[in-house]
Amino acid sequence: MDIEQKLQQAVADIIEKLYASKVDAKTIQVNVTRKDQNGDYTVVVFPLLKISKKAPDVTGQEIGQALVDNVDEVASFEVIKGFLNLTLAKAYWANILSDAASNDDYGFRKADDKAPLVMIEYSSPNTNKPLHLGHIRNNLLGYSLSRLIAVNGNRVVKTNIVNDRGIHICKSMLAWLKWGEGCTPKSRNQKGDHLVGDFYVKFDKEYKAELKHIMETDEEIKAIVCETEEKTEEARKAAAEEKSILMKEARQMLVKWENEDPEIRSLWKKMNSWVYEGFDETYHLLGVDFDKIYYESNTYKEGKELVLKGLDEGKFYREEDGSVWADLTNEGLDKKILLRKDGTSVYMTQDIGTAKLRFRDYPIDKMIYVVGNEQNYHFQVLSILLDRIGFKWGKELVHYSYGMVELPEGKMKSREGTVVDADDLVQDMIDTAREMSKEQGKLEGYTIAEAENVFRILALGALKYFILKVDPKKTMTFNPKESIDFNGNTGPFVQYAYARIKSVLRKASEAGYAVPENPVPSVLEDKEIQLLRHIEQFPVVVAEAGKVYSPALVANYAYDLAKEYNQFYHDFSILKEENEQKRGNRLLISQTVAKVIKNALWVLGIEVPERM
RNA sequence: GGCCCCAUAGUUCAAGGGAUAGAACGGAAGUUUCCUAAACUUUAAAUCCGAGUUCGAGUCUCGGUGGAGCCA
Repeated sequence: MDIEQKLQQAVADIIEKLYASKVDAKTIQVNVTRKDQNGDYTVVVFPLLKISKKAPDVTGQEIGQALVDNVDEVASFEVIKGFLNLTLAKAYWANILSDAASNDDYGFRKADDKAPLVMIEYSSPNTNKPLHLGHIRNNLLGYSLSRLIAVNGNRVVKTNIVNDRGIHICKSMLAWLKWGEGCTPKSRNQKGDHLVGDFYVKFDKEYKAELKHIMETDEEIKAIVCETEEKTEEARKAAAEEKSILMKEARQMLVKWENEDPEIRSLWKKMNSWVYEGFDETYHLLGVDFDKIYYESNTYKEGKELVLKGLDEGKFYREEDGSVWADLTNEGLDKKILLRKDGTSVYMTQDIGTAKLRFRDYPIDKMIYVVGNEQNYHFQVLSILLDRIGFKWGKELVHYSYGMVELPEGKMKSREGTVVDADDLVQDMIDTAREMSKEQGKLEGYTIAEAENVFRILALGALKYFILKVDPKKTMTFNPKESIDFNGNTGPFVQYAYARIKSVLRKASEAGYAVPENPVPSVLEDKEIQLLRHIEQFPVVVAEAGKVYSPALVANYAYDLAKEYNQFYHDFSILKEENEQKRGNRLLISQTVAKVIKNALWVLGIEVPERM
């Protein structure tokens, strides 16, 4: 039982004794005391006035006195404006410190074999383009979430679904065949995902040129006239699309692919393997990984089967043109297409198939999809469909929805051609870190490899922290320059605080000062207890963050702690302290703060440098 | 047209229905016998509008306004 619950129970008991009225301990409001007030925990007395039938001050006094008398941990109290502020005994804080200091996994709850199994899907790339800034938010959130859920006592399977089939892949293949001249990532000295992405763009460019040409030369199309100019343009474009040879060839290729034409399949495999090599490099750079990867080329047929089975059972219906639909109007939603008139599957169908395979492969208790909020509707529908097909977990699936990432210069949307490439962005960040460090003249005496590793840690720490500190559901603005600043609410600031503590501990060790195993309670000072209050909150924050799936909570916590420590260190000079007991306490607190920072950043997937 | 999300200092972000709405960057003023000045101190500055629920609303409800997204 933690102290909060203990206080709740104690207050409930006191109320029963004083006012002869039973209250549920859980309804007693116990908060961490505001920073600007004296005390550690605060009982809100307003809700209790109906029971005590006395003024707030009087009620607070009575309960406060009883707490001091009956609860060992409560040393003193103070009632201010209806808030009962409790100050805990130094011995209590000394215990907290001892516990935290002796436990390397402080704040984490380990999972055993029987713990719930949670599957997290994230990343979900298309094989026709490289990862971009939006994927970065996705990957970082997914990876951090997996750790957050793991340290809350769950088993986790990280999974990735690769969209490796469909017309878009055929476009890349076609372009490569037509204009690639047999080039490879090696021959072009280019990452495979970028190469394939370039050919996708090439197709689009040629296609647009073709449409323009058709619209300018085709007499039939020129004859189309609608009531407004806009509509005319639209109709002509649609007609031109029908006449496009390029698009026709791409469609033919897709049919060949579905019919498992050996030549097309082998080209598809070759180009996809280039892409995967490129992705792996990016994932490695970002420091994310997966336990199991699914490919839509393997799952779409399963989905089709399930849909057709549902059709037989009357759960779906067929339109006159042969397409298959789900009617969701009684759920307050629309009708949703599941199979096109040519029998090909849509995303929804594939997701149904993927879900089936996953639950066949793992005894999953919970499924979390990390996917952008533009797909909110999709997952609403998926949940209902899975439920309707008869998967009981369908209703409980979690769509971990996050907002778009924008840049200070403006929106990043692929159709405007301002996509920020993930690899380029990370490389820029590393370059910036290197330049800044050189300017500051730091890292002297490091080998090049050691220094480069620090630059990488800093650059990724900056990127990860900046993105993860924001509430996922909100649209956010990523500012690369700000993110890598050593001042402010940034990753490097927190990393730097850690490195400084390490530096202090090294100096202490050089001076022959040992870090004690346990603190001396009697010489704990107010400022130190303030830090211990932060340390005490870490397990609470991690648990709460796990409950609401919020790496942001952990990120902001880490920053607060680092900042608090900086202030602490400025008020006290640890190494110059003459009193051995006080110095011991401070060294132990410093060491523990470093550990808590490290653990918090670990949850976020951020590394810490021992020196920087 | 229907559905969903968002709205807090100049800017980027915080705030489990609780006290005087916190930080950071930027602005203004300062601090160097002590740690890595990549630090610290002080200061000015905000809840989109209007109702409602509540002892108490940035937070919950309803109605506007503005922005983003999805479905046709």
